[in-house]
Amino acid sequence: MTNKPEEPQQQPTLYTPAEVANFFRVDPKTVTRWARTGTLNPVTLPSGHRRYHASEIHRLLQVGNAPDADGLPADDGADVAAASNPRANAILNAVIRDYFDGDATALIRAVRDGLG
Amino acid sequence: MTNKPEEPQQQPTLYTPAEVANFFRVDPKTVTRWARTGTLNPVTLPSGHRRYHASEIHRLLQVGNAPDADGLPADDGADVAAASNPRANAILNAVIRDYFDGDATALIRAVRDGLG
DNA sequence: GTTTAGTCGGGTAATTGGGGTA
DNA sequence: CGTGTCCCAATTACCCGACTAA
Repeated sequence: MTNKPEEPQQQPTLYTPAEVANFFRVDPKTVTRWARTGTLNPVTLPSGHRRYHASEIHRLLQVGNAPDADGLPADDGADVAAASNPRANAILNAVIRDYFDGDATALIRAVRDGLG
Repeated sequence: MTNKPEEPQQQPTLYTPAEVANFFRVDPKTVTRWARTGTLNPVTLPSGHRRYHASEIHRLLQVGNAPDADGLPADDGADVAAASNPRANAILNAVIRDYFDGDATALIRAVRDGLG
């Protein structure tokens, strides 16, 4: 039995079509269509199945989420506070994930409205 | 499906335009106008279609003296905003106090810089 | 080798966005 | 000024059967 998924995630993370479809709230077929039309450049397995680069997915999610973004550093809200304090990263990331549906911009709005 | 790696299964829980329109009892076109005028800040798909953040929608429904739109998911795990969630608010305050010298604007800047 | 869920592939109906108008 | 409606073009969702991945 080799169904013991280890998780030393040091390789570039790859997403399955279902996972990508979940991120964008679309049908897995739509993700496949994006790959065939060149919108996405996934890794194609010898069988024809596809695996999508996490960095590419996160980059597309950001573009739609931050219209006022001048740059586009390929990264989601993971290490938002890493630049300031590495220890705050885990806490802040957990807050965003558990209380704001992973939407960092929602955290910004909440802090503004509720605390400042 | 035997087992799934303990990935950060953060589901941004996005809504389709039709779903949002149903929540507010308006025409889907109106939802689109809200997005174009800046009232809503949705995720834009590569095609131009939009998906709306559940947290943002729920927040507007609350603020605007929401009629309990039938079919509105009860928002089990993920909560809306710290302003309306004491637990998230407490965590946020702790993060701000311990990692940002009590300066909420520093947290805002950190999150914004991380986003791009 | 067997099972189970996922992902191909196409085809067709439904939804969406944009413009213009009531 | 905001909303609802009609148009069209483009995109997406759901249907099927067959194959692959774990």
